[in-house]
Amino acid sequence: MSTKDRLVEAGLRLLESEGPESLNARKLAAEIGASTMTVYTHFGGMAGLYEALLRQAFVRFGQALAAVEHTDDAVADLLTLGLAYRDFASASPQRYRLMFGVTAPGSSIAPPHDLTEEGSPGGIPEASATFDELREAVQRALDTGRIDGDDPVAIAAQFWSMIHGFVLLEMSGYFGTEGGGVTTVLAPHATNLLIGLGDDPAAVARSVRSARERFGDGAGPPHPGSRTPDVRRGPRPGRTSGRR
Amino acid sequence: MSTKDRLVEAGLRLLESEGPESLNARKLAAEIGASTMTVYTHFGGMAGLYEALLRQAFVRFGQALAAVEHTDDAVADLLTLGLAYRDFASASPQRYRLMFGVTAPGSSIAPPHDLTEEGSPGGIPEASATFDELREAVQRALDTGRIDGDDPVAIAAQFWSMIHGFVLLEMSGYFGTEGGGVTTVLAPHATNLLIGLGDDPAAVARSVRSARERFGDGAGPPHPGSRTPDVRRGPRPGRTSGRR
DNA sequence: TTGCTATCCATAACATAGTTACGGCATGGT
DNA sequence: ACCATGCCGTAACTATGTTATGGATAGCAA
Repeated sequence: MSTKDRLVEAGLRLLESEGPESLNARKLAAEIGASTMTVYTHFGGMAGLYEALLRQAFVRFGQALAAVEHTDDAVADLLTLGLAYRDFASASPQRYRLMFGVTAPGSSIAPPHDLTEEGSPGGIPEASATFDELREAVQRALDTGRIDGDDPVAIAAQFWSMIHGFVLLEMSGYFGTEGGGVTTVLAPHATNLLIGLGDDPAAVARSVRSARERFGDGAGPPHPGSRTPDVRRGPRPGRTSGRR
Repeated sequence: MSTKDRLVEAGLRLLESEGPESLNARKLAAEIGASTMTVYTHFGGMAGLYEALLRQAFVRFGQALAAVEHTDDAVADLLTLGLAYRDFASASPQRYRLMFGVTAPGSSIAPPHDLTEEGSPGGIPEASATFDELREAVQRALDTGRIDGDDPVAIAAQFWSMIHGFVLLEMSGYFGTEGGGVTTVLAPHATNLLIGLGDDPAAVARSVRSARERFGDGAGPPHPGSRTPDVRRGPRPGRTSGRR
């Protein structure tokens, strides 16, 4: 593996294991047994390295989302995509924060380096794949008549707001540390949103069950070091079906 | 005003005007005509100063949310709260990021200083007022029979995910720079969520109109320096009422 | 072979940031 | 009068990004 790739690899690893404050030139160089100059030889500086990390993070995120299979049930696909999204963020919170600027680009606080250009949207082309995946899933749900609407982009943005807000609040610990937020908050939220978009409550419930089964019940595949003991518990959430 | 207060004041001002990278001891001290030592005399270091900034930011955020009046229409109140929330974040994006990004408990990204102790939820008591306001608004909507459910906390968390995700994506530029995201994404999302929670589509539409009128149409009161030219435009969003 | 060039890398120094050591000065209590 | 305490400044220390400079190697040409 090239020195360049080894630096990116070490960067992603260090970011997750020791936090963003450890993403400095000296520690990074030591990690691959080189001097700090390698950062400048290959990336022109820390900003270039951050951009490479960002790019690689988005590539892997895109792969994780693209791995979700398409079935007859477009809504279940959409929900499964959400679970995959949440799973990625949950497994790599620092990486997720880096990607979406809660830690970096848009403005934010973290690397004193300013990838401030535009943030991720324009700067990192790989980022758009994330939203494309979501938009297409929404389009399929529209095409199969499960939900109503004429602007898939606007609807996808609603789902994105939901999942993005959820994962950030969840990783900030606002939903407890047991990982039950999926059952308590995310699943009911998605259910309510889908009902509001015109899907049938019973059909939504079926799709939710389908998605959670496909994804190992939303706790996601076991990540080494991720503690998500039991999701099926706690009080019944907001309201998941039926009308008044 | 005490030196301590002047430092916090200058910190909040510098944060918004020049970005978080300007929040350093030397620039801060120069701002109030003192030496860097004042930071250590009054706050014990930059971490202490950050915590003071965080606390003050949450106090003002809480005040902004508490200023939303209670009316007969609990759902309109809830929506107005959301507009006030978005307005605060939109007017002070750096402050909002500081509050919810850097603050993270478990993982935290933080300025190189680590308030990592516990983060905001436990660490900053003022932070809980934010969610309380939201939870109570949801409770009133439940009490007046507008929406169904037995767990106001879970429902409030759904609204919080929605608005938190929205403002972060919006300030990252994913919804365009014209501020039209409220009409295109946030309002339809809230509408769909409320319908999913059992409210009547027509009643939701009335409450949405009411809230936007109360809040100057969701663009918020004009902030000096905030550019939100025209919100009424663009394509019709996802679907805002009716059932199939 | 010899020499030239380009690339990669290391050593060392520089600038800036947070931080600490230390001393001065004022205020207030004894 | 004397000292204790608190606030503040100067200067130095450390860590980090960055730059200057030179060496080593590979590839190519004469």
